[in-house]
Amino acid sequence: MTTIFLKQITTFTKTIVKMDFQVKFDINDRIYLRNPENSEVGKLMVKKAIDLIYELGFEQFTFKKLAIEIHSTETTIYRYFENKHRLLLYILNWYWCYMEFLVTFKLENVTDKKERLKIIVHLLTHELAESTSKFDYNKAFLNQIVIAESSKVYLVKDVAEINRSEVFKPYKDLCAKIAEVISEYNSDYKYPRSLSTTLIETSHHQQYFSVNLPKLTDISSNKNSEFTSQFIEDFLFKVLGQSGDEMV
Amino acid sequence: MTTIFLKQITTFTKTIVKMDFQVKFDINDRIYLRNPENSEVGKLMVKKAIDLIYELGFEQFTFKKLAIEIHSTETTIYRYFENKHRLLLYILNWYWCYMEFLVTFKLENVTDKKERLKIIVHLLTHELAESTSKFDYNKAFLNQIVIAESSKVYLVKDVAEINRSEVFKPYKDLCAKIAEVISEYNSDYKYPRSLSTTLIETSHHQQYFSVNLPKLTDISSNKNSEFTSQFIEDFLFKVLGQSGDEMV
DNA sequence: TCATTTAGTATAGTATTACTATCAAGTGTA
DNA sequence: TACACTTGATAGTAATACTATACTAAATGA
Repeated sequence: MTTIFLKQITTFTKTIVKMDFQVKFDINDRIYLRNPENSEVGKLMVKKAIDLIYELGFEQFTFKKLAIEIHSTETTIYRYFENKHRLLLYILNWYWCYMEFLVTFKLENVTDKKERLKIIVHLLTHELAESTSKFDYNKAFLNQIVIAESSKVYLVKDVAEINRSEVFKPYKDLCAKIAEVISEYNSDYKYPRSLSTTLIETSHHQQYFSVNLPKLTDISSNKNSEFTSQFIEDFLFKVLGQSGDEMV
Repeated sequence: MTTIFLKQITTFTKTIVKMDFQVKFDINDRIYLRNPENSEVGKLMVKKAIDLIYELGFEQFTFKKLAIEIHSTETTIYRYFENKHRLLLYILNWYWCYMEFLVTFKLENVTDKKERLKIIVHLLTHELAESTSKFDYNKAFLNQIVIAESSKVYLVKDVAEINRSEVFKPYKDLCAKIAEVISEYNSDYKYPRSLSTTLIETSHHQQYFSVNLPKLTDISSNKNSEFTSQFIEDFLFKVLGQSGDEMV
């Protein structure tokens, strides 16, 4: 069980929503050897892993460096996670679950189908709200990890074997959730899932490119998340039609 | 200088074109320490690297394994490439240059603006034609490497430093070339470069997902390159408008 | 033609990575 | 009190990602 502390002020869609409560969700127990949520070292391990992967990049990140950071040993970390790939997968599972929760939460009571899609685009292209809890993960870092490292969990030779343990389920669920909102908007559209993953993946690499390889984008200013958001929204409504439930 | 041997029969767009000639292009000399094209070991090194990276995946690929494969030593390989990341970059530079050449070549004398875009989508979503030359790279393997490993050359912490040596120029050029054809088709479209990279990247991961994580797509049959091609084409012409030079 | 540079090979060695094994100490609980 | 369970300390291994040195053969060039 993972606890999310939500304490944020959202000024999105002209309403101000203040949240301050807890949510819990499960993470597939085949990702870890021992649940990091059940101990202090475990929780510290994941939190500091996010800081270190952000700082060093996944390739330079090692269990040795993490052990030093949390004043523990490699042995202890290996008791929780088989290897660093699994730890990254754990972090991303947390993110995918959290994102699916946020989508569900933010769409609550929003009936306008276009608005529902806009909310999703906004969530995918803007940073997660920082929580005030000291025990929570650094959302700005988590966001950068999702953008720069997430493809490394599935672009591996043994993806088939890894996939068998259902560790990509939260990504698939998020994809299905967004696909559902797409189909609600335009039930004739033939590729809701592919469009869903395209939205997710494109929001990652357009953000990455606009910062690191701007010539691969059309960014002009330095407001890259606004840029990505506009690009994605523009193509989404051109693909699905400007007004809901009818083909163009 | 790199030599391409083209020997292929294309049945695309109802015409049969038979090609059998050579093309050469330069690869940025800051990628390598010594030009692999200038020696037999060098050429064998790159060719076998493609085979090995395909077979093992980039993470499991090492210079030691490559040395054994080409009956040479690690030392020799290190004289050509600083590290395996640079070797992958060399292979991808070759691919990006080749793809830009293919785009230019296949668009020659095609005036219909929609047809021009369709040709690009076809090139991005279908396997490269295999050449008959024994000395040439294995195109099927190269294709899989581009799909599964290409993002690993830019999703690294030191991307800024790597970018300074202009090693991503062929990717940027390919992006600019496609962006040009997009703008020709619809001069009002605001994001030609972002759409261009989205086409390239999306064609990679939709192909990857349709084979390895099909739930993230809408694939039904097993003809995944046809599927990706249809999805991308549908997407592209909805974004740019069904008929050229007018906004929908 | 002889001297010099260049390319490839052989061998050796280092620091780090990615683990595994063993055992002792502390803590919680039945 | 005894046992399970977790963590830590220490040690060790095979592989990785290199670097250094020195020798040989071939090409170049004055």
